[in-house]
Amino acid sequence: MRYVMVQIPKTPAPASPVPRSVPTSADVARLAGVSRATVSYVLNNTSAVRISEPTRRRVHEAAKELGYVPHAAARSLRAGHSRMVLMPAPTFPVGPLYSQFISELQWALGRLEYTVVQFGTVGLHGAEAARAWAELRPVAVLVPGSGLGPKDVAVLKRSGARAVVTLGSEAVEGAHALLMDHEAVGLCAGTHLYARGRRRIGVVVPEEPGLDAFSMPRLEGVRRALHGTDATVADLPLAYEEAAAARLAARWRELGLDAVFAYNDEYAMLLMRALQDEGVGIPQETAVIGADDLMLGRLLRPRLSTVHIELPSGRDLADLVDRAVRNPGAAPETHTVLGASVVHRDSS
Amino acid sequence: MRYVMVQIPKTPAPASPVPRSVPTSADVARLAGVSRATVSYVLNNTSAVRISEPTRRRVHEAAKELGYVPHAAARSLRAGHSRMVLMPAPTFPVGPLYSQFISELQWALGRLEYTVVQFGTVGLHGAEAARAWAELRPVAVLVPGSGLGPKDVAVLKRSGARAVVTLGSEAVEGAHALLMDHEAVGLCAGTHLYARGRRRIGVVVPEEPGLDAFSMPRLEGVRRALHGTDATVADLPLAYEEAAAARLAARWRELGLDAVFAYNDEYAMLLMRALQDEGVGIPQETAVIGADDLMLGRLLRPRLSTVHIELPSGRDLADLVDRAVRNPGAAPETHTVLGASVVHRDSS
DNA sequence: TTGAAAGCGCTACCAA
DNA sequence: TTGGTAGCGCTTTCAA
Repeated sequence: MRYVMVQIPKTPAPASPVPRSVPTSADVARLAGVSRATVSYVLNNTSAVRISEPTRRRVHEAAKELGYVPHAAARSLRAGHSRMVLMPAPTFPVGPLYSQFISELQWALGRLEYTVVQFGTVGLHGAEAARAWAELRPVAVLVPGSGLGPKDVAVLKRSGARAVVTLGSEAVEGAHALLMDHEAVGLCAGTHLYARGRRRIGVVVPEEPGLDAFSMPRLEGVRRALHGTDATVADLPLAYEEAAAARLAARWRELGLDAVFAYNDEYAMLLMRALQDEGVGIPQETAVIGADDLMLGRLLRPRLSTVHIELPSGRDLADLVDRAVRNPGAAPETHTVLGASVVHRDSS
Repeated sequence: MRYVMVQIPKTPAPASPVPRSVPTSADVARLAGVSRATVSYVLNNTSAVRISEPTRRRVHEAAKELGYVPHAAARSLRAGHSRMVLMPAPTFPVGPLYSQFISELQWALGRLEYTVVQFGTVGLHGAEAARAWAELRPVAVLVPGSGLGPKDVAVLKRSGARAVVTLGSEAVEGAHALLMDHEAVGLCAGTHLYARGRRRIGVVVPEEPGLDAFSMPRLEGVRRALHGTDATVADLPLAYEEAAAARLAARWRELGLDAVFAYNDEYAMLLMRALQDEGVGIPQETAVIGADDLMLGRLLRPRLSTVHIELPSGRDLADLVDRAVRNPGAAPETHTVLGASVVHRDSS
């Protein structure tokens, strides 16, 4: 059954009141009996100019009476710059880790008087997206994931962005980079499993689109951890669905794996449950480890081992942005900002 | 141990190239040897005007060579309106349900040529926030949750917003409303538990801030479901932490409850695990039901009963916005858009 | 202490 | 088919 919107009987149509046009500073000036300049001085508390108290009052009252709100576009057009920091809005469900990171970042940038805007970039890719962002003339652009080329960075900079920061696996020419070394996550997991005596290691790779930027490096990290050893690595594509997990579990024994690193705790739980239903002993028969250290994993039985990931603090990133904005001539900085460490529990 | 940003040795400073100023349409005109008007005609494909093919080419080439990108603020200032739909960025971790809803909405609005912008509203509340949004002169504003008063709606409208839509528990005067009737969720859960013979029912209420807008109505719904029956309702504040759940479970028997509705599946899992560790039989001794129908719940043992929630489709909401924008004089619509139905599994 | 006016980048009207 | 130009709302210099 599809659920559809059902209109509820409404109160008698208020026949929308006179759609007055939007008040401008000129309207305020007129009402207060002063010039637009004075209005601007008063409302912006311009310190270089002294306005008499009675005038101030009249202006404030007029503004309030009209419900005057300044026009940000006009202001930044005049000023020649804005304090908008633009990020693309995430296009896929994002975990609590990242959510909190964004919140913290917004807060920290807010304290520095920046305004964070997440721009809904839907079908746009690469150049198209960069152009759309550039039209807004943000003072800085923050781009998680890959998908931004040096060319795109150039477009953004040419259109006035004083800082472009990427958060991803690799640096992009011309942009500051926060290297989230997801390989390190895989490396941790692989090393841990090897140390626990496991030699045939599976790596779950989500089939959901948009996650490649994270899953591929994690897989690669496991490969690197085991390179040159007697252990083998098998990648296991898996959709985030019960049935898919059941199918994978059904052929588990023929895969002959003795351990699996599951991209993150959610996929780990999905697979672990399917394996348990199949009678596979965990950790005896197969060790399982996830990533992201979600609450979830602590609640499973056996408790899920995981790779704890430490994202950069929102404050640090905000400071980087601010520094870059203040000194746009400086060479791009590259930081490694992802701390990965194994939290060993009972599943491995 | 705190993880800190570590700077990596960078390639020799490229001594940032000449920071040319941002090219404008005048620059393009100059380079192409035409007027600014012609540039505008060409780049916007103005149909009311025919421009010769050679001229078009020259303009396009000039634009490309300069890396010209139009200035959105200037354009919308001139046009007197924009197609920006503004939403406040969520300030707390948001589940997959809501994430997907946002994505779908962005996509649907994108198809209608709107641009969705999530505005990082950090410490701002009510009037302040409304003012900050109004400065951007969005054509429509979408506000999840409560916290917007009729006064704020008026501010937004006076500053040109042709549609204000709230997604919350109750309608706000002057704004279109999508009533997400969270009481219905509690109602479902309460009715279900009662029908299963439970009479002393606990309701988990998250202690995390920001969730009240959802949790209170859900609690109220349970109350309503059981009003006039012989059943009792107890609210159980709970922080999303293992220890808090353990404490609650430790005094479970003295609470004497035979069922619990846990706000959502995550809190349900947290509590259920703690109860199981405490030796409380589920569902025999205590029935548990969650909400949101997350994948998670299907993986628990016993499988978690839940209240499935159907959010409005992004398309429907996008259509509502579009309708409202095209006809701002119309009376605000009020829709009920939250379908709630019990998914009965093994925990209740 | 206040006002007049220029100009940010763009589009659209009117003339050529 | 193209160009000149006014003006969107705002801030800021210069004069009064």
